[in-house]
Amino acid sequence: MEVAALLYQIAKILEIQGVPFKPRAYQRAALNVESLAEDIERVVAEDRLEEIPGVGEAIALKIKEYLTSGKLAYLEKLKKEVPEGLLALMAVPGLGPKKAQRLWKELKIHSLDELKAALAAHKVRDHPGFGEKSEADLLKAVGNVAQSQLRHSLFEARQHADTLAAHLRKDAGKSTMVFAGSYRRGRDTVGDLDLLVEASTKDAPKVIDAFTRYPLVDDVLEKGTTRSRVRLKPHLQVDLRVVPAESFGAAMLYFTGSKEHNIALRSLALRKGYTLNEYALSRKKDGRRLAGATEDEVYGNLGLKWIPPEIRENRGEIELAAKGHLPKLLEPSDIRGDLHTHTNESDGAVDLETMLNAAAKKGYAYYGVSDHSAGLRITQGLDATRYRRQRRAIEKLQDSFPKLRILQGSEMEILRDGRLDLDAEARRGLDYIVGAVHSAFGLGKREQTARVLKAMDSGIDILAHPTCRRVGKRPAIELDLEAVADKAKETGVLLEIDATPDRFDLWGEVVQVCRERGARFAVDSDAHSVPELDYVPFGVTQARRGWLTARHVANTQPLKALLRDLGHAKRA
DNA sequence: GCCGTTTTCGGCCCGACTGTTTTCAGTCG
Ligand SMILES: Nc1nc2c(ncn2[C@H]2C[C@H](O)[C@@H](COP(=O)(O)OP(=O)(O)OP(=O)(O)O)O2)c(=O)[nH]1
Ligand SMILES: [Mg+2]
Ligand SMILES: [Mg+2]
Ligand SMILES: [Zn+2]
Repeated sequence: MEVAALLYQIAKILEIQGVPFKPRAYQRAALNVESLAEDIERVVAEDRLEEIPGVGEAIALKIKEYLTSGKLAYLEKLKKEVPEGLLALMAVPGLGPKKAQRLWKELKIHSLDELKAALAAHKVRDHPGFGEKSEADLLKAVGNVAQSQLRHSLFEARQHADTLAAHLRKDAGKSTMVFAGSYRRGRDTVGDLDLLVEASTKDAPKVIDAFTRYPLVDDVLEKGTTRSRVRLKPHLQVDLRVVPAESFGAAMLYFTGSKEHNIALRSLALRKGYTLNEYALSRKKDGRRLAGATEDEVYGNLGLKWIPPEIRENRGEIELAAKGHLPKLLEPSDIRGDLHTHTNESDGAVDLETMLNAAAKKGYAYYGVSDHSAGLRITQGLDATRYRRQRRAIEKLQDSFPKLRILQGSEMEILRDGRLDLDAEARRGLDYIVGAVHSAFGLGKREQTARVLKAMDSGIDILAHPTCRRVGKRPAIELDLEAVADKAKETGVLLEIDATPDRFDLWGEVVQVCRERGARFAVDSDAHSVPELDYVPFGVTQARRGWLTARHVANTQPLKALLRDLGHAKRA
């Protein structure tokens, strides 16, 4: 287990046990260990553990114990105090640490099945502190535990967001609304939708009524005067918050999060003699309002530059914003071309010319077509002969696109043993090569990593969708990403941020790790049709979550500079 | 358990909603 995971586990157990303050201390240490650029072993060796924010004497000792012995007595002890069955109970929405523990101790309910049985026998209803409504709510919740924990793809969430917003505009006549939460922060998946609507206190009930009237609402979990929570038909939870205009900025901050970012901001406010909530930043001594209408104003009064939502995770962004040293994050307009696209030569929907017309409209300076190689049979991948034929077609088409340089690539199979699909001569005939794993996903970590590293040493230019995960469908392959990032730095192979929403591969968190190890990146659509070319900005969002600037991303460069990053096969 | 634009000890984010409660604890955001 990683050290960070170990610390998170301690935090969680202490939280369940109701221990005050320590959970936050472990949480903070875990977050900072997790976002450490260097190897923790090295930090230990150089006795610099306590330089990590949130790590003091006690946690440093525990990290050392774990790294030297592979075990941590403290965690072993804690784990014994919190059995698995209790954690299962707490996964039921509505059951927190207190109630779960009471069911466990007082009613001897030790599993979800036992909870179902106890509910059926009305034992819970008749227990002090519980009642009719608790029984009914738990009965509903206990059947949906797995679904309520599912995270949703960005696409699914976005469709619901759009139709819900349209409904509210019509039914409540409101126009200022923002989907906040993890959605606004650009996470690759979202646990729920968090919708913020601006309305006067007088109008708030109208908005909330319209919200709960939304036809897709399956269950109203909560309905008050400023807030409501519902569950939609395909088990997506939506949280609504309504605030007046003068608080909209403070509320955006609150509702966008992350929770850790919020807590850090509020702590900073306290240290400066202020207090921050979702209504305003105010002076502590006399309650005088300082800011609240806009985010910028709240950050400003805290002595901070405005922080982009994508990096609001309390991973050092607040300290940088205080010094005015935030990175200038990648923007969609920085992208000068797409390097991973398909046509109907392999598994794309339309021909190259159609794709090129769309790319030209985007104002791209270059466009890479990277149809699959023959090894991926189900896509009718190309062999050397067909790539040569495609090249001649490109040469003809190029005249019709004077401002758009067409590059011929190949999404080339990385075979099980790490060799590439086409021979060296065929590879030299291409402008660039996108290496990709589409087979033997089940290899163990050592073998899988060796396979990918070997390919990276064999003249590929971009490593496509490095982890091969499909959100909600297929887990990531077992890959030592740190080793891959180190290899990327050594060879100049670019790591891809594949912007297709069920891939997002790499995604923000791992982009961050790879960037810190010195890798560079390419943000590509992996489009198989014209509309999919529009995916690129989603990839940019993942890049921003990894703190990338334009200089980390090869396809922000003008053509000439880009070409120096491609063509490893020709130089080999 | 950590830490310092007031502190090396005293504080640690802050609020909405609900059920069961006779005054607020628990859960969630
Ligand atoms: N100050 C404060 N804000 C919180 C707390 N919990 C949640 N929030 C804020 C920040 C969150 O981003 C926002 C929405 O809460 P969610 O539970 O929906 O989390 P979020 O959207 O970040 O992640 P998700 O993908 O939904 O799991 O509410 C808290 O304990 N304190
Ligand atoms: Mg959320
Ligand atoms: Mg939420
Ligand atoms: Zn592809």
